[in-house]
Amino acid sequence: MRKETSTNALNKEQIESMCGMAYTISVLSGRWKLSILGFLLDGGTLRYNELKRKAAGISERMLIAQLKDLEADGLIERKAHPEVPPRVEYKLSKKGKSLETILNLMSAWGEDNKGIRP
Amino acid sequence: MRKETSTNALNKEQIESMCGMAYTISVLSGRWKLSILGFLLDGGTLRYNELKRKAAGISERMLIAQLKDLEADGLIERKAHPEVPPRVEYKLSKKGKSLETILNLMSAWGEDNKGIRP
DNA sequence: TATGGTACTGACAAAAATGTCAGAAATGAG
DNA sequence: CTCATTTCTGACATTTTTGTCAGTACCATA
Repeated sequence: MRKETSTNALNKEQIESMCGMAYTISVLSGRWKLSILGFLLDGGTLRYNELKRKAAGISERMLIAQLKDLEADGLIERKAHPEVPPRVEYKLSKKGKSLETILNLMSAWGEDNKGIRP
Repeated sequence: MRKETSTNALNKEQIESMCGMAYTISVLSGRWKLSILGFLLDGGTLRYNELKRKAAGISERMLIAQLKDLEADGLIERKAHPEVPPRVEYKLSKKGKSLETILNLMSAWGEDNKGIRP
């Protein structure tokens, strides 16, 4: 008798559990996305220029691209004010804010583990 | 009077909070790493071939590479038995297991949010 | 008319991640 | 001797991600 049924069930569970994971990853992957989310988490509403200053080192092209991605995925909200010179503000959406716990845990885990030699 | 001090303090806090994050990201980034961790989380100890079967779609070169990365980062442990044909077993280290909560939360967040239109 | 600030865009190039495929070492089975 | 099995390795190509850099549109201001 093989334990195939239970094993398969386990596999399926693993794979499906990873599917939610896959979405999370797809939404968060990108060199600057977590930083951007972090800035908005602490900073509230920020203009494009403020984000650019905070994310020192990022190229403008990438900053825009990642902001667009985050907006398309519903994690942040963009509001353009019809003024000259332009003013565009970004802030976390409700969905974006719901990542707070995870981001904090990831940050804490990193702090706890980054120094340790394996 | 500018509120520069408090703003700077905030920025510093944000950046440092992201540094732990940066480590976490560096350790988890890689298309298959989270899947591998998931398999080992549920499967306990697995041989190379079992992982290969579970992670259907991954190329052997990548599987090896990511296993090496995970081992180098101390998240998994590799044990090679001196037999022929070879038998190599992988399992989570303590450090690897300590990611369980985060992985579960990420998975759950994905499940909760993947269907929602932004 | 010229200048300056803000939020972008587009073409091109470099770098990083991943895939493909062929093969290697070791040894027991036939 | 030949073959099969298992766990990898290395050369090379392709895909994906990121960087560089020049330029645009708008209008208030000088």
